[in-house]
Amino acid sequence: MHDEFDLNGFLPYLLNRAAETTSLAFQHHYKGRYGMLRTEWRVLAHLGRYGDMTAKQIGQRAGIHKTKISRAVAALEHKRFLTRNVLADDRRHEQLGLTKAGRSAFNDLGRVAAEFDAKLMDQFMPEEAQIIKRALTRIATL
Amino acid sequence: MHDEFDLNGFLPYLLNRAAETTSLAFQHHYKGRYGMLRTEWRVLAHLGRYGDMTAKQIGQRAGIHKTKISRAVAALEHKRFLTRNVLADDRRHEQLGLTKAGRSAFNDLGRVAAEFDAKLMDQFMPEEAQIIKRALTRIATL
DNA sequence: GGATATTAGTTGTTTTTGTAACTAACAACA
DNA sequence: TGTTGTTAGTTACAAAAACAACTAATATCC
Repeated sequence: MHDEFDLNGFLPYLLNRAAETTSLAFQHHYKGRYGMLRTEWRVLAHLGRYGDMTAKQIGQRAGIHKTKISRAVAALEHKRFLTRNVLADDRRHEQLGLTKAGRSAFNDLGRVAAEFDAKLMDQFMPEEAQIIKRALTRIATL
Repeated sequence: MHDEFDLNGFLPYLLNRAAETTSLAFQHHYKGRYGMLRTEWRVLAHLGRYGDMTAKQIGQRAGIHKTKISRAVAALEHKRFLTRNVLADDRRHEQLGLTKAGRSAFNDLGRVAAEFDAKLMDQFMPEEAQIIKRALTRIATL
């Protein structure tokens, strides 16, 4: 009947809806418990998992604009979750690292996030789960 | 080595990145050619594909908050892409419908969107493609 | 060495979103 | 019929994001 375009089958739309649903469901953990914004949580998670690095590096890895990173870093610093360390060989770079409190927040939220993820993925078969995450990673890095 | 939480495997993060990548790639069509915002494009696509309906109905279908819909409808009306029609039996409801120009924009963008989607999905096997879209639909309606 | 260009990161301004309070129309029911 | 409650949609204000202009440090090249 209809050969018209159907928004409900449009990948960007489906991705946005799924992203929004899951993000909203998860945000209360970092927002409610630590007063963090999404970018702050991401910066924390990067430093926690991948080790100390500069703002630039986080931005490249996560695909976040430098102004967002800059503000997230300032907020995390203010919360005493990270410290900055200007590098001697090039004083434009600053190495960012988690404090004790930052690491503790990362461990806490990381545990909750892992559970949250497991619960979400539980509704799919293992092979499906693999296909889904691989596909998303592929699409994200187009 | 690491049993720590890995952001790069976290579904909400992957979904957000994939959503952002595809949305950015597609937005120049409705933004560049018609000066629309994402919500406007979605409202247009709903009315074009599913027929005339009220703002409330669009919001429920698309999971968009009523204030966003209200603003998108005002913008589309200002662009002469839709008209409002207050219903006689309950004057709180207004039926929204596309104008000639609105339908033409929908046809145009719908064609481009279908091509865009096909190209994106082309990198996956048909069975994979089905799994992916089904999964996204499921996740979005949790 | 000094002018010019790049780079990392910040700050200011404008858009867009989110949230809450509001208006207008209708419903329910004493 | 009139008081109270609910619903569709709008508006006002606050939070966040996008974009552009900026500062400070370093690199390049004459």
